[in-house]
Amino acid sequence: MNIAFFGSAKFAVPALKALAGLYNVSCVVTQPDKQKGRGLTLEHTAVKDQALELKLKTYQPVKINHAEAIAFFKKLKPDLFVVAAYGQILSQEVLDIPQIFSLNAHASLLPKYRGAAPINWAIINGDTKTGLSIIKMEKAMDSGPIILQKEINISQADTAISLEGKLADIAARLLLEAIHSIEKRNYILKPQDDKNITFAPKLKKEDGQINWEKSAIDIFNLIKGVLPWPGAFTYYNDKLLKIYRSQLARALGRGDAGEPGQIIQVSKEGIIVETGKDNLIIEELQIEGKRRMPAEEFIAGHRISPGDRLGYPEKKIA
RNA sequence: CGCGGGGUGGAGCAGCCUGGUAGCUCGUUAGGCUCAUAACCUAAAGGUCGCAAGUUCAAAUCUUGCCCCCGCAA
Repeated sequence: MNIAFFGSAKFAVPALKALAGLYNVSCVVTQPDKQKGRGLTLEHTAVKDQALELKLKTYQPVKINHAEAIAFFKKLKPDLFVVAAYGQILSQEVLDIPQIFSLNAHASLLPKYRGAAPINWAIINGDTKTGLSIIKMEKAMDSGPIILQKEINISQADTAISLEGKLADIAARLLLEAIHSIEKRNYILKPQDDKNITFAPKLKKEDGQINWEKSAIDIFNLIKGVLPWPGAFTYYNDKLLKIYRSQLARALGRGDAGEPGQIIQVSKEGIIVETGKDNLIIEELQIEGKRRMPAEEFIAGHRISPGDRLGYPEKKIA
């Protein structure tokens, strides 16, 4: 079985590793290296790192659907394309190249959460279960018939990072299972139920901004759901304040608690903030220019006290 | 050369502009208070102020070079 693997993000790494052990992965397709980070140094994707380690051939087209890339793939004469968190949408022409078809591992219970960020949105929305789907790819994004699907529970302690890790491992297992069944021509293509389609669009920076008018539980879920990027953020003294970990508090001192976004108590457990409904304890945070730290340490060095506000910066963009 | 913040006892910070015996909150240790405590009170220990060179009577503080950490942007 001659497989071309398409992936970029960390989510795809376990799958690549698993496939490379059993099949002939003739090419690993991943996003081009980009200037990233401080000083704009050139960095490549998690999948490329893994591919290099496995000594697999890599290919990094800027535009996957261009003639040049298509010619490249045709020469490979692949049996199967396997796509996971790749980052570009494959045209029908590309999808038709492999002898059999193209497979995709998607981190949701399709047709729910089609799109780029299914894991994040499942947590942001406070879902208690999600899953992984292996589908035969069709032109419309994440729309193809389902070959395998596995459901898992989301615990209250799960963040987008921990959940991604779990689902990435499941993706690797289910892909092997799916390919195995394809080899034996023993699989069923189950069309998605069009009535239940929802979407999980790629996160934007602003999706991480905390609206303190919302309920504590919503903010709690947001904080877990937008990791590792963009991260939940607010502003304190005109400085960007990222919140990495929080906990729900039972409502305290309801009467005079204050406005949403106002700090109502500072203690060892953390910074307790009023929200639209109930209170939230900030346990781990990071202020602009500083490293990430527990709230207790932050409190030790900053004069933060009840009544201070979190929210929007005073300064306006000119 | 993308923009910016920072490296000060174990942790987080102030002091630097306007050089002159190193401070705050917390932690640690000992003692006290208390039925009791992670609470409170008292005391103590603990610092080559990132590294190097320079200016100066004198440098955490001014100048130059280097190392390291972080935010934004992507």
